Amino acid sequence: MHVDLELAPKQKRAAGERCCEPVVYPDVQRDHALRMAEVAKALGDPIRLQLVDVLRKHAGKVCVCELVPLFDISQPTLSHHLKKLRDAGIVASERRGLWAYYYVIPSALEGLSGWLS
Amino acid sequence: MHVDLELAPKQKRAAGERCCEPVVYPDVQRDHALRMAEVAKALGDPIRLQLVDVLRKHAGKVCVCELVPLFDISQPTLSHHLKKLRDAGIVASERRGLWAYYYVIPSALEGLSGWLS
DNA sequence: GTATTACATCGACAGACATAACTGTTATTG
DNA sequence: CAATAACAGTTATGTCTGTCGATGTAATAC
Repeated sequence: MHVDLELAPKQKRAAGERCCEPVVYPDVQRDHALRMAEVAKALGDPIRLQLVDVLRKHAGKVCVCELVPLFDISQPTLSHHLKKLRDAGIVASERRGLWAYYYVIPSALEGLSGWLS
Repeated sequence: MHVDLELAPKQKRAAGERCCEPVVYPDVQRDHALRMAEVAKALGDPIRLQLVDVLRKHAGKVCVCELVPLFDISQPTLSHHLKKLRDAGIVASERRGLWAYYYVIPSALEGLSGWLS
């Protein structure tokens, strides 16, 4: 897993010469990185991050109508952010009559969380 | 810190009526969320996430010339990604002659990491 | 000095993104 | 049934992003 890179090439290289030994990057990491970047990208907006924060704190299902007044954005915009979070597999929703209830999928954050710590 | 939201309004509301009690969102969380979203956004690209991964695994300073062959992108594009990571405060760099050495600022990831776990 | 290497910046472009207004769908109320 | 509320989807728009090629800057090698 550890990629062995030299700390410093000491001299300028000639025209076609390589800087250093070819480094093999583990492919297993690449798929993992794609997934983690997808999650991080979805969290890379203050409103979406706060949405996830609220949903996580409740550990239950929260009605969209209760999320709207928390933020200074229109309802369609909130719906857009929720869709982003759904597409990233971070949250899921459930319909009950007129209302939609959202909740966090706990395992969705495990990968990124583990890598960060 | 815990925001008390009702689980379900049982009936349709009248025209101007509120869905539920006004919910106060803690402002301290808002600043925190802004910063964490900034970090998450910077990690929200597979190449940048892998860059941080490589730099973290080395726990030392890595020459840019050794990063370039790891990815299938041009040198200016890599430079662009490194700048994004610098702007987000995740990495820093140091010049030594012709070469630039990058390293992760460990504390930069602590906030997001702590929130996620 | 001149040539060349390492890296950053600039300019340009296609694609993605955040937002809002409008519209559509579904379900509840009367 | 008709009216209306909750929410999602569509469309439009301006901004941001990722990418590359060309250029700029600084330091090394000759």
